[in-house]
Amino acid sequence: MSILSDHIEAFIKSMLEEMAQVEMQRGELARRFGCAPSQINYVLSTRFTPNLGYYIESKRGGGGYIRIMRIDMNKDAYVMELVNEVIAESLREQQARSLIAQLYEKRAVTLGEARLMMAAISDKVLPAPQENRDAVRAGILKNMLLALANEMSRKEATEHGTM
Amino acid sequence: MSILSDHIEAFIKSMLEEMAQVEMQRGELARRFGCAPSQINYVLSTRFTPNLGYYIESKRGGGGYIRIMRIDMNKDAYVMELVNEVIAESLREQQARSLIAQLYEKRAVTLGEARLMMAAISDKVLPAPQENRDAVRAGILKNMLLALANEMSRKEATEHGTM
DNA sequence: AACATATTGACATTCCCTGACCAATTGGTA
DNA sequence: TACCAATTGGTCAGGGAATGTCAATATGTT
Repeated sequence: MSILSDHIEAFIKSMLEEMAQVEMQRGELARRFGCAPSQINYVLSTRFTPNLGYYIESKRGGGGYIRIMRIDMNKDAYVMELVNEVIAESLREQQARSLIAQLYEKRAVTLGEARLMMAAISDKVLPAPQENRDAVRAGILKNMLLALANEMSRKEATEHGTM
Repeated sequence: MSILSDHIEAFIKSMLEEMAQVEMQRGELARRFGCAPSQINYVLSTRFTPNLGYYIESKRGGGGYIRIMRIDMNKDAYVMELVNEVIAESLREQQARSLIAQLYEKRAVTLGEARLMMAAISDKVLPAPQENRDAVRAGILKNMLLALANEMSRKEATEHGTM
């Protein structure tokens, strides 16, 4: 049930684990996955954005290429940049989830902490406008506790398990 | 007797007896039972609620899915009691804080996790009624990140330090 | 009858993927 | 130099595929 974009993303990230920088041709990658070249752009623009810690250069024409660079920062700096620069006044759930996943991949948070954060920002627990603060908070905390309990109940799973 | 919902419920629960986590597609399940897809949502929202010990995630679009997780009610009895009994529909900030503090003292959560929870439920980040969901979420996440950064920046402090 | 529960269907939202068209770079040729 | 053809990547609108929401309706219970 996994999706083409996930495969492409995983492929690129596996290369980025060995090198901090990967260079390739869009068409070549598209042929490897049997998809339209623009699909590559879609993956890059949704999963390898600057906000997520990647930097991309490219060149057209003969000998053209796409270069994907992983930006490594120390954890404190990364977190502070997220707080100060990346997270705007408004943040949609999917963006938030990607950010948290990145924090986890960079080992800036533990699995348990990432789960808590996911739980706290889920649309499920956020208020219809008229609800009062206390009700909202109860929902958030319940959701966080459940996320944590769920993690504990499968503690024997893979150490660096998926989220 | 209204059978359909009961059948769907039983079907899901039978799967959950073998795995602690089940992933499926809403439309597929609806076809299997010959009902409207939204019927699945009804069953999930009435019979697989957090209070009953279930945690649900989902994703839309191509490759979308619904993931239903069962929480081990025995192992996590304390957490479930909190969710079901202690935390009412409404919870004021001070009550929430002492609850989290207790979790930490019982070593049910790490210091980092407790900080995150405190951050998520703080009055500071909860909405004035008219703000929209995204803005609320941004505030929550920022606050959690700050709590985390603050914890990291004094990593050398006492192991079981004060909150 | 009145109330609670169940079910449907229309519509909204989100994510994925493609194809047509556009832009830039290179190399060749007059 | 001027121009053209070939070769790359970029962008965007649109359609398809999946879940979410909600009001209306049907069904069951007391």
